[in-house]
Formats: sequence, C-alpha cells, structure tokens
Amino acid sequence: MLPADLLDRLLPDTAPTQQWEEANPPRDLPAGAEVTRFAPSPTGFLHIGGVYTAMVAKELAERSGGSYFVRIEDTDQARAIEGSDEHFARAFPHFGIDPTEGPDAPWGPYRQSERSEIYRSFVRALLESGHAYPDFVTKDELAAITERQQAAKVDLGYWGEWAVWRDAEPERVTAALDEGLPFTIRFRAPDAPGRIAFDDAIRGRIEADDNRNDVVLLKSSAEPLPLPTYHLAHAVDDHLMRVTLVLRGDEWISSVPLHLQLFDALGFEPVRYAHVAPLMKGEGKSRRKLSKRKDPEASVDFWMAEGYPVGAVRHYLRGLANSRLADLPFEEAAAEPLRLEEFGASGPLVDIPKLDDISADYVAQMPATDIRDRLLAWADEHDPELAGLLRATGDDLLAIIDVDRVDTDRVRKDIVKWSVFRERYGFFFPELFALVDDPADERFLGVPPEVVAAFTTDFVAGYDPDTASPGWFDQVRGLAERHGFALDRKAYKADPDAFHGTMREASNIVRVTLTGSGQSPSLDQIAGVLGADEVRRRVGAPAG
RNA sequence: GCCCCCAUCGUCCAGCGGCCUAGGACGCCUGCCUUUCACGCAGGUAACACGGGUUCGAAUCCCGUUGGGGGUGCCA
Repeated sequence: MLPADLLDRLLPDTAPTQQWEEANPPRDLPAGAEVTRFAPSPTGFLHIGGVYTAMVAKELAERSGGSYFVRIEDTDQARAIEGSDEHFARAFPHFGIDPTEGPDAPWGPYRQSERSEIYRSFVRALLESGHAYPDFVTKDELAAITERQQAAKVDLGYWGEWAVWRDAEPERVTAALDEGLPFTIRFRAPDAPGRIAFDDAIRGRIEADDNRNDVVLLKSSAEPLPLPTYHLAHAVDDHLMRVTLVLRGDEWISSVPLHLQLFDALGFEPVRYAHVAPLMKGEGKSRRKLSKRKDPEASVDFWMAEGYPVGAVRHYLRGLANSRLADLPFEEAAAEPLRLEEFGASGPLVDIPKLDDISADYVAQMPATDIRDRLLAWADEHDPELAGLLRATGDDLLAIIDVDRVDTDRVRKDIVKWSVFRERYGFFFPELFALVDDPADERFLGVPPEVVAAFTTDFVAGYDPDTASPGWFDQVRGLAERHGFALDRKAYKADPDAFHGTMREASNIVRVTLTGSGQSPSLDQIAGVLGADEVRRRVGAPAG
C-alpha cells in the first residue's frame, strides 16, 4: 500500500466515504419493494431495447411499492452526443418510462458527470485498502503487452506480471508523479482466481471464472474531469442509490464476476441482477442484435414517427417478456404482473407484422374520442398539414372515425398506426383527395373503359342519396345488372366471358371513384358523410 | 485463442420425464360470411439443430458437436 502523502498527491481533497453513505440513506420502503433504475448513455438515440428494459424496471418497482429512477451514464465524454437530453425528454414521457423519483431526491445527482467527487472518495478508499493502485502505463506500452500476450497465447489483459505497475514501489510512483505523467487508477484483482457462481433473476445460477484483470477504475488524470469507468460507477451508484435490482442487457453477464469483486472490495452488499436478453432483428436465416445503424426500428424515433399507440407497443413488449400475457385481452394483460422468472433467456425477434396486428386490434378497441386525441397529437408532430385538416373538420371527425366501428360486431381494423390514417381516410378530406377521372385507370381491375364511363354516367344520372343503407346498394346492383356484371358468383363462374365481372368489380368502380382505393369503409356510409353533391362529383369523374 | 449465454413451426412463445400422433398467436394458403373491400368465422401449411448417454419412458435431465449471440477496452 502506498503511503498517505502519496495518496494525497494522487487524489487530493477527497471527502470520506462515510459522508456519502450518510447523505444517501436507505429509502423507507415496505418489505419486498424493489428499487430499480434505467441507465442510458447519451450516445445518440434511445434504443427500443432500452425502452423495453426500462418499462420492465419501472413496472417492477411500481408494482412492489418501490422506486424507479433514470441515471444518465455520461462517463464517456468523447461519445456523448449533442441533443440526447432533448431526445430523452421527449421519448421518456412518450413511452411512460420517465422516473418516479428525482431530480431533487437525496440519492442524486442522477448524472454521472456530476458525481465525480463521490467516485473519487471511493477510489481513495480502495487505494487505502490496497484494492487499487495508480497505473502510469501508456497506450503504446499497453499495445505492446497485448501483442506479446497474443504471441504467447495467454489471456489478454492487464493482469499478473503483465500488470507492470501493480506492485510499483512508492519511489517509482513518486518519480512518475514528479515527471507529470498521467495515470489511471486500476483495481487490484484478488489473487488466486478460481470459479465463481451467482444467481441471476432471469437465468438462475451462472458459473464463470473469477475476474483476474486489473481493470481501470478511474480514467486518465490527463482528462479535465477524471471520471470512473462503467464498472466502478455501477458499483458506487447502485450501492449509494440503494438499488435492489439491477436490470440490464445480457452483454453484462461476463462482467458480473468483476462487479462482485468490486462490491466486496468496497464493502457493499451485492445487488440482485436480472440480465435481459436483447431484442433481435432477423436477417435471412440468422439473427442479430437490433442495430441502431442498420435497423430503423431500433430507434424509438421510428416507433414515434410511425405512430404506434404506446398502449399497443407496451402490450407487445410485455408479451415478449412474459408470453403468458401475449394472448390476453389488453386490459387483462395490463393488470397481470410481469414475472422475471418467466422471461425468455434468448433474445426475441422484433416482428413488425405481429406488432401491426396487435396495434390494429388496439386501435379498434379505443373510443373514437381517444383515437381523435392521439391522432391529433401525432399529426401535430409528424404531419402538420393533416393536423390542420383534422382540426378544421371538428366533430365530423368523430363520425369519420366511427364509420364501420359502431353498431356492428365486426369492427374495421384499417388503422394500425397513426401514419396510415392519411392514406386510409384521407379521401374524406377534399384537400387530400384526387379525382379518379380516367376510365382506363388500373384500379378498375380491368373493366373496359367504356363500361366504366357508361356505368358512372348512369350512376350519377339516377343517384338517390336518400336511400337508407340496405337500399343504397340496390342502386349499385341495378347498375351492375344493366352494365353487364354478374349478380352472383355462380353465374359468373359458369360463363366468365359473358360478364365484365361480378358485383365485386361493379362495387369497386364506385369505391375507387369515391375513395381512390380498393379498400375502404362501407360505401353507403361514406356516401352519407360526403353528401350527394360530392358523391356525384366523384363518381361522375370518369364519365367524361 | 479463452470465458459466458442461448438453441421447439418462417416469427413470438407453451411445454419444466409419461397428459405430445408437440399446443396457441402472427404470417401465409383455402373456404364461409358480407348485395362491396376490409373485419369476422372455419380449416390448412409448418418445428423439438445433430450425436451420444441417463431412464421402463426424453422436446423435457447430463455430455459432446454444430450454429447463433456476447465478453475479453481509459465504450457503455
């Protein structure tokens, strides 16, 4: 161990750790209450996998009567990206993963770059107890060591005799300091490493080799603000913030042996871990972790821009976590607790078609007023033109949304996400609708242009807007018969050449002229909303 | 190289030694319903990675192989 005056030169003016222990008292919580946290790095944008883990963390805390907070892990100043804070500020409330605690709670600050004083205290303690030492090795020397280790086919890393500063004499340290050489503080890994076992809340018992690397605890003293590495910050923060359950990605499993050593060296009670399998992306036959670079759906921006209702996303994600919940009705599933033991140990693939299906179901059971509110909120952000039109429509918007949704047990499921509203329901707004005036348009499914023209001319001439629903279609039926369409499939199948098609093609002429699409809500209801004049104008367009 | 994790239909899972000729959901295909598209309903398609054990009996337990993922950083 280095003498105290040398330690003072290494880390001057450090407060005793006792001070931090006292300032961060255990919370007064009921037995069994979990304290969890979400610890994102401000490097670019929030990953949907982060939302997934955070949702679980928050839910477990809330269900157990505990506490959940967000801690920004910005110890890598070089990788921090401008704008991350703003992005987080939008995304957290959107997905309901904003903290239930902080920023003024006693366990803060919740940003690691503001906690350097705290880390220094604990590093000093580690130095004093001989669990850490200063290391003046340069990058070049490190590279040379790695090279020799590769040649010698031994484990890579700073360990044993490769750790050249591990047992440096005080005189040598003093000399290096006198020279003004920058240094890091490294952990002194316990001697005689063996095997270790620990229990993961998701995976059960895991065995691994003990860590024997002298990992860096405190980054270079040449930095303006020497910050800790993840490992030290994790131990200190999760201890001081009195976290009871650490939820994190399974890429951390191999660091647990080190973390346990750190907790021990620091004299902390170890935390419970739950390592969550990452969300995956299918690629051909294989799969890989969802990547922010390659996969748009990895970023929460995608989910927000597409306009998936958060309730649907939540249901989908919770179903991935605990498949027991996947097939339950929304409310029932939401009422059921998430259980760590039921998490899958392998990473699930994010399946957009499945999400779409869930989302369509979710929207279908929303009241029209809710759909309107969410849609408006989405459009304000992502489609201002549409937002303006929706607002101008007033209460008629509710009628539009409810077409084919009320007084029926077969609810339409056209809206899978807010971004499809424009293409599915845009025809209700004259500003978004383009007349279909070419009788040869391919959307008429191959019906001869002259037939389309004659049919639509006839339709306009005799259009009766007052007919109620059952009768409204009689007009189409009558028209179909007169213009050479088969009224039932059997007749058509018996002699396809004798007809221009069936009622399907005939109705399609009306549908396409009215909506521009082959898929739309019930024609009679649309006609009712649009009004007789507009119906005549649209259907008559290809008549010439 | 070494260490760790994982492995059931195309996808998400269920299955935790006999109830499995492997079940559900999404997708896909076919019919039905609808005087129209969609919705809905009914049916169909399709999997225990491979090889050894253990056991009266294995998708389920053990070992190995293969494959995939991760770690081995002054990135988290």
